[in-house]
Amino acid sequence: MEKTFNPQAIEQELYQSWETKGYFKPSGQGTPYSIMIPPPNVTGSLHMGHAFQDTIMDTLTRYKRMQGNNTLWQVGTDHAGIATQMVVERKLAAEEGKTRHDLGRDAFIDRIWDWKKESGGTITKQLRRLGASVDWDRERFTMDDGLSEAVKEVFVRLHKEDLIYRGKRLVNWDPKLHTAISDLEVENKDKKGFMWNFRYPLADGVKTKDGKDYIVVATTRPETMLGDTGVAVNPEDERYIDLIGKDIILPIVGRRIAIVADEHADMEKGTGCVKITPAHDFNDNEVGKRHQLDMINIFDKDAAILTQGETYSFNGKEIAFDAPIPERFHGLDRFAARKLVVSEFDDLGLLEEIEDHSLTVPYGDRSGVVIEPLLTDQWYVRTAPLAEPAKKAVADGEIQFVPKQYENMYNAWMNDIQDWCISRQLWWGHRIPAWYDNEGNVYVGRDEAEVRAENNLAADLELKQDEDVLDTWFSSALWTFSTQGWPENTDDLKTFHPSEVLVTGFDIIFFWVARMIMMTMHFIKDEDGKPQVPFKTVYVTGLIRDENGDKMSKSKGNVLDPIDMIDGIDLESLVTKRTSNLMQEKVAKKIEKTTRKTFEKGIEAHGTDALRFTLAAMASTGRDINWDMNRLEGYRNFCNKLWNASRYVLMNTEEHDCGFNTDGHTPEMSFSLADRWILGQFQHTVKTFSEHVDNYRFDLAANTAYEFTWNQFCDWYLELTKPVLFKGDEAQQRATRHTLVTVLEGLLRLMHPLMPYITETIWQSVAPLAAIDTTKADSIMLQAFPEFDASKVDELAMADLDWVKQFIVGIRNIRGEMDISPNKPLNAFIKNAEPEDARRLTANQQFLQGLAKLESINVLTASDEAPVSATAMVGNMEILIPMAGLIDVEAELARLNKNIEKINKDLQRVQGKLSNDSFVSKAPPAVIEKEQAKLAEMEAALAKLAEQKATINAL
RNA sequence: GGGUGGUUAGCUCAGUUGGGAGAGCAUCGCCCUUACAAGGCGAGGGUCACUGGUUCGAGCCCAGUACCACCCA
Repeated sequence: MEKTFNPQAIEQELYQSWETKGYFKPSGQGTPYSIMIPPPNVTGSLHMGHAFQDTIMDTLTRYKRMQGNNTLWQVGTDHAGIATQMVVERKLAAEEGKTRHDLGRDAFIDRIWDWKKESGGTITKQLRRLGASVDWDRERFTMDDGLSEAVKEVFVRLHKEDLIYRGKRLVNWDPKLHTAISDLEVENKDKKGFMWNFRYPLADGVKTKDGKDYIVVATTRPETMLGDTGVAVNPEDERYIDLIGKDIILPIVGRRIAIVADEHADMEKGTGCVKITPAHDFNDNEVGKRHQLDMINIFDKDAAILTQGETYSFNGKEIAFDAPIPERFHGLDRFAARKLVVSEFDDLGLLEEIEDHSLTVPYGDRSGVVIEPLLTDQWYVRTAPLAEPAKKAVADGEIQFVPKQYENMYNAWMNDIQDWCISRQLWWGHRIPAWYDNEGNVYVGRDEAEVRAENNLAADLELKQDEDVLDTWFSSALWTFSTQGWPENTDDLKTFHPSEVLVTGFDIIFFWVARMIMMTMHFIKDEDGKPQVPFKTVYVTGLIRDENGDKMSKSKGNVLDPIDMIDGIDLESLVTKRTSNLMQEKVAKKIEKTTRKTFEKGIEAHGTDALRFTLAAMASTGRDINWDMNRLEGYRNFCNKLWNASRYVLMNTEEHDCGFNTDGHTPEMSFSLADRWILGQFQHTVKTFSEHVDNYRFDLAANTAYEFTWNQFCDWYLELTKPVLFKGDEAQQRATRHTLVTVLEGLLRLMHPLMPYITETIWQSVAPLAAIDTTKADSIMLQAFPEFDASKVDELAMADLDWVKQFIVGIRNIRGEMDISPNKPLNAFIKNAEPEDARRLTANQQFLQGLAKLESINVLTASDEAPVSATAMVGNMEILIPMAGLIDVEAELARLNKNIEKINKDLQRVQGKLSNDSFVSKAPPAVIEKEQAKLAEMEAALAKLAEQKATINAL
């Protein structure tokens, strides 16, 4: 073995061997256990969040596989409609100067498939680097034939059940991408802006109570006034009560509009009068419906002003009335139109005031432009009926959120769920299975032939398929069952559905988790007709942020690539990577500067296992996880520690008799205290570790493994084997070798789910020593996960070794604080040894002398005169190290005083407690006894320390 | 405006039904000891955000305040 752990040398080869041998496939035996991967974008690349979640999924999968389950981790990708289309459009523009319209729909889609072929491998390669034990033969893609079939089937069935409908409604329109987006894809940002107060002249000579011939409306969007069809006042507002039902002449366009009474108008806010633009504001749209106000659309698809308003009645039916827009506005962008409207109001003397105002502005999360509410024809899923069973499943505990608090988030959203706009004006995605005749009638079916047959349409009737595609999340919502072959009732579906746990970030609980629950429960039923949940547990991870707690994003230039954590990257490459494809030169400069500062020497290679262990160790219940390179480094060191500990074990066991090759006779073995102790300690570790994994506390599981490996196995046990291996007899050596191999082999299996590569590599050398038959299963990943065995816990050995540790630490303490070299052998005297101490002393001479580097240990009888010494205590027993020539008086006095002070502080607190009557009368007896015992112990210790101090003082 | 989460050592974070404040990293001292200097041994470091309450006893339970983050309108 190399002296230092070198992950690069082992990882990829190992993965390939696992994969080609088919070890990731379900075994076909045992209780099924399945996890469906949240499909990443097919043309995307892995970020830290993926690495985090994939680590957890792989850990669970490997853990369950080793426990004998029939384990499937289903892998696949989604087509990421808008994101992918945008990438290809940009590429097309950059390389050929063309738009998708230049190519046409079919040719453009071919280009996307080309791009998918070219870049689609990135993410799967990265998954492999992480060690993901997914069954690649079952890889699925949301746009492949089977899943497209499922999408179509779901659409048609939902439509038949009246759960999908088409309607002209106000949607979030992205004027840059020219598509509707769902409200979840809208990012609301707080902005500073203005509130414009306009005078709207009253018609027919009507005057307000205070004698004005106008009322004042306030707006943050002046340009929409071109489409106003009403003004609302509160029905209880005394100021305007007489004006209800009267009209206003809308300036600039000269249209006559009505004043209506509506609760929406807030008397406290502004003037209490609100202009109503039902075609361009969600609230106004509601008001418009209540008062049957017409709607006038004034924007085209680019959110520029039309030449003529498009007019609709309140219920979305087209109606013909004239809604002219002055020519000077034609084709103006909404923001230019805003300026012009304001200046015209000013010129007309109708601009009353401009106030500063902070407002929330909706932005498209993909395009970054301001979203425009626009009247368009879209397809919707009627969510209310679907939400009921989905809510119930969570309320009844059929689906559990971990951590539990996310249930609130889910419930809050589900209780106020809106219909889901599923159509997108894109080319990349599942084309909506709906056809139109020239009369505008719409027919939904699996294909055109079915549509004709079902509706008795003449063969020569012209039909055109809907141009739009479905929201990517629509297909993702079917993921758990569409990947298993639905709508066929396949064996896979029966075996692996419902899946066990969904591992995902809280940011997509609404986008995906809730919708998946709704869709799955609607379509997948048990044999007795009971709806099946898609998964029993939703494990919600935190979001990985950068070292300053900022969200990682390309535009901030603080993104970390998990592969760079594994392989390392030099500073120049990192800077290039972070600053390429940025819109602004200025931003690039800034990113370069901070990158150079944060990663002065680039990033070192740490290996997959260290990365995985770090991610697991950070997986606590919090919502944010700040990435910390120092921790990654710490866990790389941990890998190295494990590596070297194994090296020590192998050096001392290979080519030796380890007591395993029994062939009939039992070789003589006499196990040391340390052997018995570490075996018990390991059992505890197995128990705790498994409990933590079962409870999805990967941070605690990782800590447990770390603590045992480093602080018990390496720091104590390996050191304790040295005296035996160097000086013990054959039976003792054999027993210790046996224990070394046993514990290491078990430890490797324990940690394999977290750190697959290093454990497999070492295990390959250790397994033969432990006489494990590897002919059937030549990989650690197919071995059994360690199980807790109470019979291997020797409580006396645990207590005895604890005593040994205290003894050794006592001596080390004196050395440390007195600056005595660890190499200098010391003579120790023992005072006040009780029979139990005496037994332990005799039994463990070798350990004590070896690890505390003692030349001699002499037990003093009561009559013996003790030399002037530095003292350490184990219970009531005192360990004395003679000071002569080693320790100066002042130093030992200082040390004693420090100890006395420390104990005194504790003592006072305990005394206070015990002298408090209400404590003694009300606290449980066990607690009181504990306190009393503590008090006695401290008093005894203090007495001895005082005695020591007196002795030294007397010099 | 409504809601959720957070505030514990210099940094990143654990802290189970309320009963002696923990880890890793960083810092300081000693050591190249025959697995490991990516190491060993030892040490220092905390008003558990603040105020009040419940309790014999509060980092933990309750109420309020401040600040930070996120979600929703």
